[in-house]
Amino acid sequence: MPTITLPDGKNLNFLKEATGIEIAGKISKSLLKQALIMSVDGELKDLYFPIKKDSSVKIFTAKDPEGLEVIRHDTAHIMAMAVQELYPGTQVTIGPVIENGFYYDFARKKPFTEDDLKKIEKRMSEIIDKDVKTRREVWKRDEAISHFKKIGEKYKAEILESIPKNEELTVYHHGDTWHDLCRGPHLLSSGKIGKAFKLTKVAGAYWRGDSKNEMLQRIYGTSWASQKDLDAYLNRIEEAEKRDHRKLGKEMDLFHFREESPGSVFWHEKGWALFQKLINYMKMKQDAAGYKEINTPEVLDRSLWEKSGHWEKFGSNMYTSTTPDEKVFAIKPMNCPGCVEVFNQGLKSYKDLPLKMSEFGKVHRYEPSGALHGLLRVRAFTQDDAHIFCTEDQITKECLTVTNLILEIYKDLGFENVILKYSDRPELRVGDDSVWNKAEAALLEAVKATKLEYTINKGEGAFYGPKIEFVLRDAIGRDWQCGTLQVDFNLPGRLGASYVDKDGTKKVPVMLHRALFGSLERFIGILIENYAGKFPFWISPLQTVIIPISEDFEDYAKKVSNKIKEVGISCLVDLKNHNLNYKIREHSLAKVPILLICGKKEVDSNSVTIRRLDSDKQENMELNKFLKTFSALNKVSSN
RNA sequence: GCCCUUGUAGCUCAGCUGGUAGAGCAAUUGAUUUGUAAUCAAUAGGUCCGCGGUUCGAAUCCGUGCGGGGGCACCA
Repeated sequence: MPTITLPDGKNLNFLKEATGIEIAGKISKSLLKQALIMSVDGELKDLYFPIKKDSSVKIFTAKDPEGLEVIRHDTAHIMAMAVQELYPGTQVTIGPVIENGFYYDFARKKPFTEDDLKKIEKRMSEIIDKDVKTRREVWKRDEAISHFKKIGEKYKAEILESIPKNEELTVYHHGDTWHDLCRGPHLLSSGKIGKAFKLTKVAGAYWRGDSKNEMLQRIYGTSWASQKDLDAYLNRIEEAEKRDHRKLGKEMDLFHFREESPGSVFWHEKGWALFQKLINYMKMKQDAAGYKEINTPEVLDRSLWEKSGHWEKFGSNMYTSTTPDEKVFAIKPMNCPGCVEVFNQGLKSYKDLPLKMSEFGKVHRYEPSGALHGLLRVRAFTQDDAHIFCTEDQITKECLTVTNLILEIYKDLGFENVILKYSDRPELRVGDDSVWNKAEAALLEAVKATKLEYTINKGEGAFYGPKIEFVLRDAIGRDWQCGTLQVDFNLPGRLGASYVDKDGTKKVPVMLHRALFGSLERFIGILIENYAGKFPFWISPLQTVIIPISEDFEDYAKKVSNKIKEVGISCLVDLKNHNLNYKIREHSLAKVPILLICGKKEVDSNSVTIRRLDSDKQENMELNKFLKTFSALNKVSSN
């Protein structure tokens, strides 16, 4: 006689046992129709699961995240079923739900093509129309293994062998012809999935995510509660594509890439202007925060990299060069060793600490070709790097100071949402465990002191120390990893850095590595996507364009332009033989924030007529007032 | 690096089953002198990514290399 407690506190009584179907039916007809899955005392179960004891039960529909997740999971199963029907001999492996959809990895000699996706979609649709029933079975381990081996599913058998012995093994049947080893739960029948799904892409993926293993064929799909949701999702993707920095970079004439140097940026005038603005801004912030800017060589002798440990731990990513006299140099992949060499010049006292040295260093890393991605992943980039030499006691405070600076600059650039990722010791590392213990504890303390949301990433630290990464969330909710702060107890010692302490003895300083934008290249890519190319006035690479109404007003336009440039605002006079409408369209598409129209009216009143990007309002302003207003706006973070 | 996919004018793209290339925009020139998102006309512009092969003949088919895109792995 189980009593079922519903979320609203109501109780339902059943004679023998209750299923979700019966419970939903007692609540309402419409719920029975919409019910997809239920939770019994917090645990998700199939709707036909018999409840024998008193429990609290919640029924989920497609409106709940739980319901949507099951829809996606079932879509993945039906896809696998369709694939195995269409392509006999294909083995199934795993098929999880992911953000916005699902994938399923298959083992098949002949890879799937985009055309196959349409055929698979069609077959899925047919299976959904047939509304085949789902059935759950509990299997014995040995039977399951030998069964899957027998039917040629060697990956499933391998998965089975890795499942802990005490775990119950379940197999789900969809109709009479197809089944899969699966934890479940699942929908009652394939018809419950609906038709709001789409297979989106094919890709290779390594078995168990390990590049030493064979490559499987992965099919990605997305699945939603309604066609409307699916359309909205596809629309969101399209909107994100419009912001693609590679596309906008080309359209806005900011930079380009070419075959001769994959992964290295050719900056055009406007892109470089943007780059310089960010650097100047950062210099201003760092000067105020007590950093000393230095610069070190890009090419350094192999012996230094051997001493620093980079040669051994990072060598496969380094560009090297052999000179005509057979000396081996490496192009720096990091700025730190050079910075330590600067620290080592002259005797340092404890009074000099913490010593903050910044460097806008250009580094080169030979990234795998498949990793390259526009400005976001390049082989040559400029770091807004700095190294802070300090004592162990100063670590936590310095980490906090760095964090505050980071949050300030992110805010100035329009990013308010920041989360932290803390990473501890990796397998491949230098230094004793006792040293790592100290470094990790100090950094974690700083993380906690920020009071920001953070995640812990086991084993993902740098080879020389633990690190924090700063992740910012952009205008359309995507996360980007930018800044980093790393504690290093190793490098200063390796490169012989020391300071004289109060008691007159020499001690090895601790070194903090930090970069706030991370890579200027990458950060600009993120800025472009965040603003969809429509930068705030102060960082816009071309801030104003003057459009004279006709040739008669060229002189006035040039005069205005000179005055604008004098106050440090970039300005272009468009003297081309095109009409006003044409020029407004062209410069609006180029995302110039301010267009200034000059004709008879403006000459007579010594003024300009302003047209702001994305507004068709006309705003007349006396020239001197314009200069005053906009040079104020041109100051950092005034927008 | 691995799997799939892709590479035609400055840009966006067309070119069916092989017969040495086309459009729009941009550019140049001329006309027009324009008051808030494309004025008209003419002209010029291409080793069809590179290298091999098949063929009487290759942008098109095959092989290979390089680059781009989507994933996987990598991201110290």
